[in-house]
Amino acid sequence: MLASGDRPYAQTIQALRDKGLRPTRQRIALGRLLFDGGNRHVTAEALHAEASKGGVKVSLATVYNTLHQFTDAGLLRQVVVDGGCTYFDTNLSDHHHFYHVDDARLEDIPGDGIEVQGLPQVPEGATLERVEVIVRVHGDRKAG
Amino acid sequence: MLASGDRPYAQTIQALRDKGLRPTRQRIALGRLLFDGGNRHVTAEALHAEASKGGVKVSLATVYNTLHQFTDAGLLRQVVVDGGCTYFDTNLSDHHHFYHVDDARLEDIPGDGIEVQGLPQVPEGATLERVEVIVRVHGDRKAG
DNA sequence: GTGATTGCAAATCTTTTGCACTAAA
DNA sequence: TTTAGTGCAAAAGATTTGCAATCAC
Repeated sequence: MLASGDRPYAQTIQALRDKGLRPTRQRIALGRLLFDGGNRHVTAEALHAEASKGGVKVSLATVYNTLHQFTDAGLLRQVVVDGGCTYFDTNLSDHHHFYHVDDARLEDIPGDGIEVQGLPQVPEGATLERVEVIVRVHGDRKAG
Repeated sequence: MLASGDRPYAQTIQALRDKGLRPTRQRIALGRLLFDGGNRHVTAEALHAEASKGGVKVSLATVYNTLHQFTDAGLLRQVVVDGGCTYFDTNLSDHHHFYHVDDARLEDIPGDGIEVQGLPQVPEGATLERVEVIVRVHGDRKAG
């Protein structure tokens, strides 16, 4: 984990350094938004809005850059469920997702009980990278 | 199926009419490209290129419109595997996909042997729409 | 200081849209 | 004719890039 409540910056800064990322004001702030608290699924747009709302001055371009740097550094995972916008997931463990079509929201499928049976061999010459299961659902949790 | 080799237009035209789509030159041509022959996965860009190469004059905007109309009519299915471009699949049966990351190519997983075990209940108030399994692979079939 | 990082605005890419023109019924 | 469909070019939305200004070391 990057940081927890009581040691505000120290852990975040260390985690960034460990990944070879210079701990700038922007990276620290975004890192804390992303990694303090539970697992999150964010878009660049949403994280930028959240940062702005929280008084963090950071440009959208930097949010994009930072999300990709974090992804390259192995701090985030990219999830594709919806053409037209990219989601970043702070949960790096092997897991799958519900995708709420109506509100374009991504949710971790709890537990790792999912198992895909009957997978054929990957095509010749190809190497398995990852199996993604996306359970598309509609209608909100607060019913509608 | 929309059309097969020997009755060039008749079946395509009929299929379009059945779906309430006026059988225009463009729709017929795109329909034949899509549905004559086996299952296909196309992007708007790629289908437009293919049409142009084949001497069919059709604008990219019309290709987009047509793909969506075909999808709404239940002749195509949309598949999301890659932000930044939309794939349309002519295979309407219940099936899943290999996604070749390196060449951004989609491939049907043959057979319907895949089964997802251990799916949790969908969140309260939500309704299951579809379970998508995407097997991401890299390295081409012709190895490399 | 020096090089990495940021911000801005412009560029890019995919997709959609408005509207005059064309074609199907 | 009458209405749906098409093409073009412009608009829109997400993301990226170039470059001067700024910050971490």
